[in-house]
Amino acid sequence: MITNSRVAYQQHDHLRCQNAALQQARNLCVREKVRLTPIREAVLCMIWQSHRPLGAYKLIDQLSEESGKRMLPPTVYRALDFLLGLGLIHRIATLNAFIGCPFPGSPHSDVFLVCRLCGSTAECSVETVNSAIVATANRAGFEIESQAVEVTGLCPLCRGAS
Amino acid sequence: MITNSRVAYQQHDHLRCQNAALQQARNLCVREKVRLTPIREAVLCMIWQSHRPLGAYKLIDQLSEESGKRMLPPTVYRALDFLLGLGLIHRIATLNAFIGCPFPGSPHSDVFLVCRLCGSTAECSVETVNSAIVATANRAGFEIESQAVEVTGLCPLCRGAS
DNA sequence: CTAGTTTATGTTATAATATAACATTGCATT
DNA sequence: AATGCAATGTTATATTATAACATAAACTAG
Repeated sequence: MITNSRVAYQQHDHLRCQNAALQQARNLCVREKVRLTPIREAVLCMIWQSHRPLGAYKLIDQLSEESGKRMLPPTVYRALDFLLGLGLIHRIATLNAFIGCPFPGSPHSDVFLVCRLCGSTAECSVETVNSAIVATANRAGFEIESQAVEVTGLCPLCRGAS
Repeated sequence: MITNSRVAYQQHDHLRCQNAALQQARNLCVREKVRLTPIREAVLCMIWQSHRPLGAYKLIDQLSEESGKRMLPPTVYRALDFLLGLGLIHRIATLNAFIGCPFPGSPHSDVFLVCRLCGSTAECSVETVNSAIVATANRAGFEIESQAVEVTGLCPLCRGAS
């Protein structure tokens, strides 16, 4: 299993998460020969401001505030589509929100553990879950193209607090 | 494994699905001492018109047409909330749409196999998937409250056709 | 059976999320 | 500089969902 659950649910030096993500993104864009433009980089950075999924309109508001000029939905959604396409971020369907991928570039399909209280979300690439899903699909004759596994509940911290 | 994938992805007498669902709903409502009002029943029936998840606004339009009077969003969303609460329908987050539950009343958390082409969606209650997710959550110290496992791809029929 | 209570529905308005369509700009190579 | 393509700007609107308050229907106790 690959996961960032230790980091996501503990106190940590988040600047390192942000910087690592940004550096990985730059490398990936070079490798893929695509452009990490200022807008795209700003969107990625803002999404990485925490381990909580961020809604598109919160993103728009924060970017507008930070840059001093009004960002409009299409601009931001285009950047999001770009980042999604490269696997640098994921969309959390149950929240209509976006979160940075801690291990981009490697093909993986994931379990997201979304805390209902604090919002912090860990990503886990788990072989047992994936193989069980693949087996299920196979038995139904179903060909998998993509999947969303989103678990909502309480993270270790919020669980302790309540 | 419990699943309706054989039925959902084959030709079948769908009236039987619809009638069975309706009868189960009536029984459940009696047992739970809640009211399956005309609106709620109409919404459930319409959702069961096929094995394809139905969006709230399609539902509104169809109900309006069928009943001859304009149904408004709150009316329909309230019926949907009621049915969701009883587990008679599920919400497919990746589609913002609703589908009937083929085995309501029994506690289960499911894998949905959503065909990208025809929309037909099967529900599978799979012990291996669930236990793998539970184990993953446990390792992260995460307490599960609910989960959404939505797999998108090609159903057996659409796979054959393409 | 009726007054009071709860549950359900009606109604108006608006919030929140996302995309279509077309214009303009900027960069990359000739 | 001329061209072509990728990215962004701009306007408008589609789609999904909920808040807030008014009315009506159904149940419950006396």
